[in-house]
Amino acid sequence: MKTQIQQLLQQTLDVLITKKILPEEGVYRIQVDRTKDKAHGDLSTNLAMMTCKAAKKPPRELAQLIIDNMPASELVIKAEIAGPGFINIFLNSNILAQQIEAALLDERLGIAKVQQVQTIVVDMSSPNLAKEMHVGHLRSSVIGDAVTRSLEFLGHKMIRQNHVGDWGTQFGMLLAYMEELRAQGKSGSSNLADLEVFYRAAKGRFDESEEFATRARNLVVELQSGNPQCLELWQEFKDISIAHCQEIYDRLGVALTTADVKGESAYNDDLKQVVDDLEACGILEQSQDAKCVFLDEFKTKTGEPLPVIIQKKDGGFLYATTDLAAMRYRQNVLKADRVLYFVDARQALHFQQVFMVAKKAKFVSQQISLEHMPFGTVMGDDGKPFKTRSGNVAKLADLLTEAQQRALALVQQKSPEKDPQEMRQIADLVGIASVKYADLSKNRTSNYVFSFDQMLKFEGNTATYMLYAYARIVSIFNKAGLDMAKLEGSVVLEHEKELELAGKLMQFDEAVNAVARLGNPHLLCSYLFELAGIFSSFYEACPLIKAESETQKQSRFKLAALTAKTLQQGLDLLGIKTLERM
RNA sequence: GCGCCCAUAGCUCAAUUGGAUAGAGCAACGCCCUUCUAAGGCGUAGGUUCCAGGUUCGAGCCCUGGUGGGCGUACCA
Repeated sequence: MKTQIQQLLQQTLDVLITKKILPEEGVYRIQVDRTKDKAHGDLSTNLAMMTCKAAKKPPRELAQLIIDNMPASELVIKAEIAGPGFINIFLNSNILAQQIEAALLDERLGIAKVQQVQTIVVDMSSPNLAKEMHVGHLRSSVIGDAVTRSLEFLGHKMIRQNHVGDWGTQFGMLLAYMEELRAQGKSGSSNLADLEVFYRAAKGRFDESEEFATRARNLVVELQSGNPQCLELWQEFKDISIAHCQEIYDRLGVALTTADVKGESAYNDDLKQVVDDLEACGILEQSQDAKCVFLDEFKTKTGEPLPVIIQKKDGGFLYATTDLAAMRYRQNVLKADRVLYFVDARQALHFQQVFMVAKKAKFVSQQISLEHMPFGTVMGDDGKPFKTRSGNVAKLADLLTEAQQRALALVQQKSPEKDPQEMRQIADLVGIASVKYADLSKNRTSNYVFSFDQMLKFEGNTATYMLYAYARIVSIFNKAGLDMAKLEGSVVLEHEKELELAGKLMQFDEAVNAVARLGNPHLLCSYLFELAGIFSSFYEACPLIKAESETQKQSRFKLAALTAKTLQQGLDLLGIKTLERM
């Protein structure tokens, strides 16, 4: 709808240019907004105010010219001038009804695929394999997943890359500790069951013993230079850790598989080459015994240089090196047009730097779009980064379990008549959905407070509310004995609430496109929440089963059907499953 | 020191990236279940958008200067 009106306005501009009312050389951006107030019509444009300077006419006068020269269209019932020069557009509700029908018949609910398919690489989740996944990995996984699903739905070719940390100093630590245990005659593998405990024990040894620390560092060198024994042990760690991660992804419903794992170690063979190539193009400098790139853009005001360290003085490589190698791989092998990095906002400077280095060194083309999609920190009630009561970093697995347990308690309280197995099923889904939705519904870039009480609320912009809205519609269909796929008659929009619901339904594609463009799933959450709210309000005001006539009944059920499908599709894009009953 | 981000109702968050009267949900108060799932709906109240200037038809959003907080800033990622 919006894009069609935009096209209409573009045609109008062309007419005005031909009539020399507007100068030809101007660049005109056509902005069409949803109105907040019904009295302002359905859509409004500020076109007259934006172009009045170029036209050298008062905005209201120009607005009248725009209206007069607008080609006739069945979409528009009337257009009127308001305020300082807004043009308010009132849409034809018959067209709206037709669009509802069309969307209902379409698997994609009327959302078009993009004309220009891009190959988009998504760097997401990327946990450190030496530890268990914790709350910090939630956002990257969940937000990355939702944005990827949305882009995929729009027809882009998506390649997920789980850039796991599997090559750093921590692994030397683990290897050294494992060796120590084996030397003491203790079997190593049984101690791997709880990776977190193992990691903490190893870290403890690392911190308390200089001798141990040295051994750990040496083992990293051994590992990286290909010592078979080290490699074997390392592989063992990795396999266990990846299996842990996969369990979490499966529980979360995040569409990542072991095939998407492309860890830091995968770029090992190219790291030396990265250094050599930077050297060859003359931007690598020796500074304090390390090899660095200095970028003019990142000099401090006082002129102090800010380095991007590529190789440490001991010869070791850093994550900047690995990221550069990964960028080349993503462009040259994966053929990426865009690369999206769902990584903590605290790494913003790092990404600015490596993106620039990559372009300066011509590792990647100027066209490729490298985008850091930063997200804020998950906070506790105290306003500090989220920790458990004991002060440890919260393990993601435990968090999910707690959410499911709390959800179970609520289900038992709310619908005690259900059998225990169904309760469990509902609770498991609601628990996971609540955690994910709480994360997705907040603005990506800001920090947010993690609160079970908040996310498991039935009221407000929560997963439960959304799931309930869907389940309720399904239930109405069951009660009425109607099939969503077999509705007769045509949609007629009469009641104010019917019009409102229909209008909202047709905004689904704007929401999905906004998520894809900006990488902000909360825009889709807000949309679905508003949709569910409007539906509830419609449901209250417009009887479905007890409609006045059969035609009205069919029409209203069609609206309900499209609402259910939209909720389901929307939640699916967010990576959240729906329930038929709750 | 320098850089980046943030500050919106008592609380948790929005505001279509410069649009019209700043919106939701909690919490508070008042209604609506013998009638389609009340995990719902309707309504009331709640604001100097941290402060001070500036840009323009129009600023929560952009610019300048403050205040308060978070983060980053040479060999972790």
